[in-house]
Amino acid sequence: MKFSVKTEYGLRALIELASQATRKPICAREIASRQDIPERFLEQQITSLRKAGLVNSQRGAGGGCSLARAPEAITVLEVIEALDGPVMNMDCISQSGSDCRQSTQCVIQELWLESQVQLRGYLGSVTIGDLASRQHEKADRGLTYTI
Amino acid sequence: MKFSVKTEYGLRALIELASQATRKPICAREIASRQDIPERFLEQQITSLRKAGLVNSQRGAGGGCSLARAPEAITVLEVIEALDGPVMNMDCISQSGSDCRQSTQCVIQELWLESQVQLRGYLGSVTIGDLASRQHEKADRGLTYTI
DNA sequence: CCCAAATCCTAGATAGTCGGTCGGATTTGT
DNA sequence: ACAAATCCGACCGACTATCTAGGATTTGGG
Repeated sequence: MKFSVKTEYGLRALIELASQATRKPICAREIASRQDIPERFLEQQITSLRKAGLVNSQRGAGGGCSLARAPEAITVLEVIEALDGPVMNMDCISQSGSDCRQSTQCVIQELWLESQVQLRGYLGSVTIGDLASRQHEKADRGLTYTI
Repeated sequence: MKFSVKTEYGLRALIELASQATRKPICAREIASRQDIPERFLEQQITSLRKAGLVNSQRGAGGGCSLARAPEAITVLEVIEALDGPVMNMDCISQSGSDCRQSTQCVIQELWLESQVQLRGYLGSVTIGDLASRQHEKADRGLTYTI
């Protein structure tokens, strides 16, 4: 019961993109080196994010990727589901045959379902924009303290 | 991002125990056959539940296991953590060395932490008693319809 | 006192997933 | 033409999840 590093890498990459003032695309190599993420691995996650419509990517020299929407319009939930598949998917057991009504399995399915609703509700309410601004606050405060 | 079958089996076993009118212990074999769960596997989960203090077990002939507390006093969260370890544990990355303040990792840690709080909050609010009574309602309704 | 029934403990076996690497094909600006 | 970048798919080692198995230990009943 934990999130994968794929999603962590993906989120960090998107935060990096959101923090970028310029709207020019940044290449995977640069994000990877700045965030200290294995380059070829991050490449794959970026491809997944593109297929999910969260980033645009430009091939060839001078290419790279950029956010497909405003950071405030990309939720953490979308990122997770793009990289890890459905949050808490339950391949429901009671297909066709078994009578669900008197089975304890069904009650537990409902429990999982409600857990999913709770978690997705929260994750869907946080955006990349939120994360980026939180991180900036942190960085600023860190600066103030240390100077 | 999903729960294991260990926890599903554990929950079903506990619901079975809670549904039992008599307070006499039931053996793992019987629970397993009634719930259609691999017997030797369920045995192991019951042992874990005992170590977590959720069930009592009696060895020897005529032995078995029974709930250690009232069904309303056992939360789903406890069961999950007994069988699967901490829900969404994050072995925090920023131990000692790295400066957390300006790292995006820290923002994400906080995101995971808040997700954990949300999920644990819900799971801690549902008890075995709740699940057992929900299941009975289902069974009763099913009966009414089919008769 | 012995036996059968039950839990307990430990060690696998097997299959799948996760994190990561790699070779190379393709696109594209200079 | 060349270098920089994405894209595609295969592969790999390590780990985990599910389940099986052997046997030690406890315990009530005849």
